[in-house]
Amino acid sequence: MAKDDKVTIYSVAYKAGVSLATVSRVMNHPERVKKETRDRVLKVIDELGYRPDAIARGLASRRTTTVGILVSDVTRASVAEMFGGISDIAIKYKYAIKLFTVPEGIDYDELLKTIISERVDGILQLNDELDHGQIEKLLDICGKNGIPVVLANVLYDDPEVPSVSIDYEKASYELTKAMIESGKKDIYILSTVRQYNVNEKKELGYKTAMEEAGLVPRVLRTSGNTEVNRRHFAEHFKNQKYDGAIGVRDSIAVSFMNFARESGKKVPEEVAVAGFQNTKYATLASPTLTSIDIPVYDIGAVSMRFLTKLMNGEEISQVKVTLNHRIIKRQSM
Amino acid sequence: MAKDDKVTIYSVAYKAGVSLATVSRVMNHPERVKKETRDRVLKVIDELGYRPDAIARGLASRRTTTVGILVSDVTRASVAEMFGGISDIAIKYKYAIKLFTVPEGIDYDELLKTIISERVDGILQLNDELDHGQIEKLLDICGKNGIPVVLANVLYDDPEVPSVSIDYEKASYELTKAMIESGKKDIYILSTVRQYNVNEKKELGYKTAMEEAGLVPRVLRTSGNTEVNRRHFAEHFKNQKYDGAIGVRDSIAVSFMNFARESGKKVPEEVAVAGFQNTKYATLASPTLTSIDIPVYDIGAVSMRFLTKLMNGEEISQVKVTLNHRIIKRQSM
DNA sequence: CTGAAAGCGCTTACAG
DNA sequence: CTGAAAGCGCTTACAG
Repeated sequence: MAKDDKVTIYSVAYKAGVSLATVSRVMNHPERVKKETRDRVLKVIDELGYRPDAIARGLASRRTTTVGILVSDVTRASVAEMFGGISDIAIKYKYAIKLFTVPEGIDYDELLKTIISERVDGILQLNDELDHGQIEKLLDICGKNGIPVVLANVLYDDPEVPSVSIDYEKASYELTKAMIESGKKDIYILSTVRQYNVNEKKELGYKTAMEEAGLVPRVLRTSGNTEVNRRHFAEHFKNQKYDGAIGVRDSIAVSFMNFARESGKKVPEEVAVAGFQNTKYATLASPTLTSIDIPVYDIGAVSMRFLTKLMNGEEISQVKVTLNHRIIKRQSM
Repeated sequence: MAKDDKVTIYSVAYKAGVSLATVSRVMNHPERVKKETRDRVLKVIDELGYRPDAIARGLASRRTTTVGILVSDVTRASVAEMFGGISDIAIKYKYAIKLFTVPEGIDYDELLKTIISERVDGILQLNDELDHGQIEKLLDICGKNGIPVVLANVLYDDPEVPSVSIDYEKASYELTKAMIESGKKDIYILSTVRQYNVNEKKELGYKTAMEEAGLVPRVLRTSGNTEVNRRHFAEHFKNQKYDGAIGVRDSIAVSFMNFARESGKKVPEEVAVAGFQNTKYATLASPTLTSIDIPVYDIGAVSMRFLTKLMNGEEISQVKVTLNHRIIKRQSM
């Protein structure tokens, strides 16, 4: 099959009777080519099924039309959905996606060098698992190499750094307030031992709401692992009063709810429970779990769109984008 | 900062007092370079923080050391975990990952052309959402371009096509048999309306086990959406006997279990329930859900490893790899 | 509007 | 063991 003998810009140029420069122009700056010529070339491109080699194009043009996605824990449920949003926009703007994970204990500096050498046009950093220093390093090296970065679902205070997220503190404040208004008083926040910025904000919003209502805030930091936190709950609440709990993640909230019910408490009558993220865990729980809906798909889509603008050098009106959250009321509160 | 003025193979060669060919050799065939020279070059590489440009290297060497991951629905929980396995092995073998999603209604032929033009060295196709014709097209175009493909968690009967999966039929057979042995008789399989190969295999294994025991197999095809299937269950089981159900996914099983309990049935005493995949849904359910553990991480890791062998032209001992599943017994059965 | 030529940053036979 | 040169498949000033 001669047709499959690798069709390059040369084959197209030859068959269309033009130079390769013209073929290139037809693809990249069609308006600079006379309509007749353009149509002829286009026809040949179509007949041959020609597609420019992305690698060669990347080398010559110094743009790879590829974005790098940096993420620590790919297995988190929210990451998958964020990918959905990112990918949909990436397709729309014809960007390819390169995935970089940051496993525990990886040589982070090496990883950054790899990313640079992979020549992505822009980077999306997902979630909050890197520490401040790591993010700084990322921003620094990308800055030096002229690679724009958007932080997606990362709380990073520097007002100059593009980020897309929601107001977790406010969300937590509102959720806590709603629980207080439903009549609960001994409300815990169930947070994680490992300190994430997001969870700190959630704790903050919770505390404010509790203090405003003259109640004592109580933070219990536990594991994300169901078996571990179950034991932890059993031990801690053996002789503690409680009539409400907010989990910083749905899975923690559900785990707590199971514990409370098995301890003979009625949910929501005796104990109200609520979570964050509005994942499928919330709808599969019984009773169903009230949760803060984080528009994860949108965070992905908006940050990717944001990044395309930065890569094109477009004007940016707002560097910090905050998307709306919603309380999804269900049976547990 | 002159240091950041883009360090290329030229800068290294110049500073080390060798030709760029030697620098290239130090990186790609160090054994062909005299130790002294090699060390000198290595030192300069280190000082300058040089990393070869992946794009240029890809163009010159005709190998991008990049694999493409093709997946339809990134938001599925199992995909995230498979990414974990893939990514860990990819890092180990120094491959970059390019992610290609196949949204509903995309021009599939165009997508394939894009993938080819992106010049990946190999492709991993995840999960079972493409139809037979689409897989064939993929294999065909990759074959013509000399790009190896491994199917991960896809059931595809052609014995020539590399794939890594588990024996879903056997798993389902065993699970059903175990439920029968626990004394249940009116056991349903809760499958999906949309027909996936995997789910067909699960139905098959279930049927065999039921028929062997002289019981009547009953397939109920429903939606993966919790709200929809709940209504469906309520309607269908209004006047049907049942004392057991196997969901083709944990989420369906949990949804059914909630339904059964709210209908006043005791789980597992009156109704046994089990699922597939052993996701977090299973451990968060109350009672906890018996489930078939699919080693999703391993499927990812093994197929990626498999692919590296194919890309290196290594001998393959086995084209179809079947990993082991396990029944994780919990409270629901 | 079009073409010839240089160049993107590497790798790899080919000589020596 | 090392270097000079061609080439990977494109893009992009520069002329005309």
